[in-house]
Amino acid sequence: MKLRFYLLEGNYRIINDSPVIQLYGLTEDGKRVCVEEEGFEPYFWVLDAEPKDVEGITASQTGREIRIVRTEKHRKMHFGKEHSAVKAFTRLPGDVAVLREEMKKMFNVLEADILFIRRYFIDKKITPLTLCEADGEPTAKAGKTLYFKSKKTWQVSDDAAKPKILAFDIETNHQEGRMPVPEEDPVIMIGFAGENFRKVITWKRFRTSLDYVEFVDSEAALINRFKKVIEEQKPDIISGYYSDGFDFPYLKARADKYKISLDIGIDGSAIKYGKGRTASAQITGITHLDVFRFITRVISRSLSTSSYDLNSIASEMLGETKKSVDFEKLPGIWESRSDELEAFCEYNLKDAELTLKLAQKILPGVTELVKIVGQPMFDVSRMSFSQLVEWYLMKRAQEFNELIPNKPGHGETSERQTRTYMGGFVYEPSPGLYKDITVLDFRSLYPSIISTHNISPDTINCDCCPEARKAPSEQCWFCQKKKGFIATVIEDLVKRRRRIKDMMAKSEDKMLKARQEALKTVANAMYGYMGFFAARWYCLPCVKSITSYGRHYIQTVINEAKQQGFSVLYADTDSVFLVLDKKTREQAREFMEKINMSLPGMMELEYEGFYPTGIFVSLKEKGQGAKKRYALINEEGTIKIRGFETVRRNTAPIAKETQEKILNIILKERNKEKALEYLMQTLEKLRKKKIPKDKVVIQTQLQKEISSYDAIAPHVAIAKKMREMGKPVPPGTAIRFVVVQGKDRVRDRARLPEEVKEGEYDTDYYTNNQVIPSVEKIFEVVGYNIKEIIRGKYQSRLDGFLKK
DNA sequence: ACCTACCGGGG
DNA sequence: GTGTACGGTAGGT
Repeated sequence: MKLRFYLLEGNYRIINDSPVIQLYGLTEDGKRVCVEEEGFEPYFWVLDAEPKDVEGITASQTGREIRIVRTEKHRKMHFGKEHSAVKAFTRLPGDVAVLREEMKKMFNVLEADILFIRRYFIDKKITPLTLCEADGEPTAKAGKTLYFKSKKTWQVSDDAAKPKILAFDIETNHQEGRMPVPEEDPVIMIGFAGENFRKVITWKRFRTSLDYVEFVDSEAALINRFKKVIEEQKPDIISGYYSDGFDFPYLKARADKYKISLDIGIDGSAIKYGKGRTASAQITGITHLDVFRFITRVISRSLSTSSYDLNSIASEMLGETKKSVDFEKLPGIWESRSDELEAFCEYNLKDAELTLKLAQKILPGVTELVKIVGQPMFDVSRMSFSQLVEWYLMKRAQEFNELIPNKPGHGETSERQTRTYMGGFVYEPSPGLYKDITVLDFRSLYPSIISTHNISPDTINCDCCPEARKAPSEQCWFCQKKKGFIATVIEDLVKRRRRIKDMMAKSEDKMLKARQEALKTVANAMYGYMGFFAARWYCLPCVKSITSYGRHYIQTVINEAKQQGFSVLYADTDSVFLVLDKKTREQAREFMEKINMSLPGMMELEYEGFYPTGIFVSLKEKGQGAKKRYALINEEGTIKIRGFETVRRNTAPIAKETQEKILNIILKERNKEKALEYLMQTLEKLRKKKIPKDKVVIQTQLQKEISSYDAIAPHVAIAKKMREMGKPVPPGTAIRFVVVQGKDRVRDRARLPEEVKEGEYDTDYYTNNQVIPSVEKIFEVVGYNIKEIIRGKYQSRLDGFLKK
């Protein structure tokens, strides 16, 4: 019989000494299914070898003999050249790595580091989230999941599943003045939000009229209830905000304390945790989508906020904010079981709801990326740009009969990192205020160069076209007879995107928008990928050629514009800013069209926009190139600012507050004089020691034992002092200090807050190292050089003093 | 100039 | 699990 299902996640297990692929999915009527398929064999490639060379090779691992079970002889392409290659099969997926290590000294071993389940998706041309069909029989197995033994599985259409999302968020208690630590502070409540479901569970009772609050008797009961809710709700996607880094690891630590297993997998398995910075929490058969992970990796660049906390992200992406509560009071409220806990339940639910809305918002984009890249959502939503590109290329390589190159070894990557090359062309603006600015830019500049000039690691310096024209100012050329692998796939991406954009003109389908965004994401990352030190398809001469063509095209536009009587204000890589003066906007458009007539292939100049006013700052930093620093106002009054970043946690509150206030005055009130005045007042208050002590306290976390520090930073010096005073300072302690006056190093001038009196702080340090750095770039954008203004003020005071 | 430690997100 | 990976900044040396 045949079974249709939407594929969500994949896995494999070993049964009777051979691997069985497991495909978790949903039937068309929404039932959970696990399709099991035998017969997919692990294999790898040996380049420039014959079957007889490799057939007898064995290795042993813990006493077991590992061997190549059979071979096939093939002709394969490797960087555009044909080779003979042996496809070597093994019994178990893990055998591949053992044989690879054994053979890599004698042979060029390829494709021996690709996870078995990912290999399956690539080879079978099965895309997660799409509708698939399996031919086989249901197997008698207990439980809520339908098990189905498949003889063959294939994809039947591009239709994507409509997965059910359940968002959750945990709240914990904490000790005064620090973040919660799982060794000591319990989880006190867990909130859920689904499409028609909301709930907050907590384990201390209080009076409330909230209908979604449910009480249990202990933290252990809370964790068990958490598991039960997931079992009842049967989500396809479980979503959290930073749940890879906080909620799941925290829950695990607390569950371990009570010896509770977080076995919420479809097959009854526990959550699997990754380690280190890229820690992730994986649930078998259910997609764990950490909204934060995807947003910071893939969409952060298109957002204007520079901090990615839930409140900032929700306010920019949803126009909503978190409920605000006072966390300082939580320990007391929790201890006393006060009715004020109700506010925390509301806070908890709101966070879960915002997470749900964000998950729903990013879902179309994630779905499209999954369909392009061809790997499961759990993986794709955690991939960096280079990984997205690489998995897409690995999927497409088989169509070209190309072998997937190996990842570079350590020596190779570190050597690659030392190589630099010239980037885009920057035409520096003269600082000032300008009127009537027209911005033209190349539509997908680098992708269209790659396609138009056939730039690809397999077409470079080919033997068949030695007389081909070389890239501008480069010594290499690209084949003119055969289209390259990367040039072809990028052309597909760009053409598909343009087709979708045409369709979008006629319809407002949300999926179309997401699809073209996803295509753009992958296409735009291709250039960076070829220059990325850890890339399989790394190609330095390719990226050098791409940027050299880029500089050539933008310079051509600049020269032409000047000849036509436009004044060129600024240009950077792919865009040109023209000041109209006596020219009209129509003339600018005509100029653009004329340029387009002369451009080859996919190259195209576009009309980006018109801005009535703009402010430009030229910022040459220590001989480096000019940085992108400007602010533009469009006809709707929207301000576009480029080139400054906000302060971090370990800066003093006074610096944070001043920056926030000044950003507000400039962006909302558009009054730079007022902003400057505000800064001056703040600096004056600093000078007169009028800033309260708690606004100059800097807080830094001690990350390890004091003894294991080599360099003694200010907070380490303070930690030592605290220890001498008999206070315990374990790793993780938040060290608070104030910098006082003196000529010594900063660390010698750091004091415990309770040691210093009000006003006993170093004005110069807080002025020059805290407040000014946090605002100077903002002022540069509107044309004020804060350091000089202050020096000028000081100078004039000095002048006045001398005159007397 | 180079090296080392820290932050981010989370309560 | 046929593994797998940050990127930028401040302060010290």
